[in-house]
Amino acid sequence: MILLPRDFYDQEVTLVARRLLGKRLVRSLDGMRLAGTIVETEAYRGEEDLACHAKSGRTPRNAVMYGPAGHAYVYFTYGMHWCLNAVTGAVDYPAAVLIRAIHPCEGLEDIALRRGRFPRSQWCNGPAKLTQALRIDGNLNGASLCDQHDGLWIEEGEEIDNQWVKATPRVGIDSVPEPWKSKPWRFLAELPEEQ
DNA sequence: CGCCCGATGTGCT
DNA sequence: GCACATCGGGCGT
Repeated sequence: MILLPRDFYDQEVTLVARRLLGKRLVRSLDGMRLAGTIVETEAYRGEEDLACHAKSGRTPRNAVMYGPAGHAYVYFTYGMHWCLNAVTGAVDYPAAVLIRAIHPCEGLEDIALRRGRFPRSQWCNGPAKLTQALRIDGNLNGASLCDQHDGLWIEEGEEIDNQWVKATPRVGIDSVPEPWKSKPWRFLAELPEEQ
């Protein structure tokens, strides 16, 4: 098991988003591991990116994005959903990668307590679905992803070749103006076994 | 299948 | 007030 070092996150956010594909997101609690392989991400980059939560400057909500790389930015939305991001880049430059989907592979019995009523393919195929599956909420906002202290981290995984990776515009930002609306900053791993 | 819409709380205008 | 980096149920095709 190799934890991703802080250096990994201290790079341009779209590069981090691409390189997170294939890595293993791990949640540890109650002596149990819940984990899955990251297969979909999105990059949000700076105050100039009008789809980014930092578009209007620093606020209490988005403050973690302005902090050091390798921490979790966890936010609440639509009155009921939590979403997980990994902060990237330099201090005072707000950027983060939204983790949009994983393939769950550890702790399936516990994940099924919350997701078992749906088909397995739908357990973690959305940003709020995977946080529900892995029991991630606002208590983890600001957690360090580079050690095991906070019960949430990311480990090395399989390298995913470019032939399996697609880049598309980000989703759920229809009201955002161009050019931000069309930036190809969503990265998907379309692995052979799922076709 | 696809589209539509209600749920539900918070942050910011 | 209102918009929101969403989800899941319902209904029509």
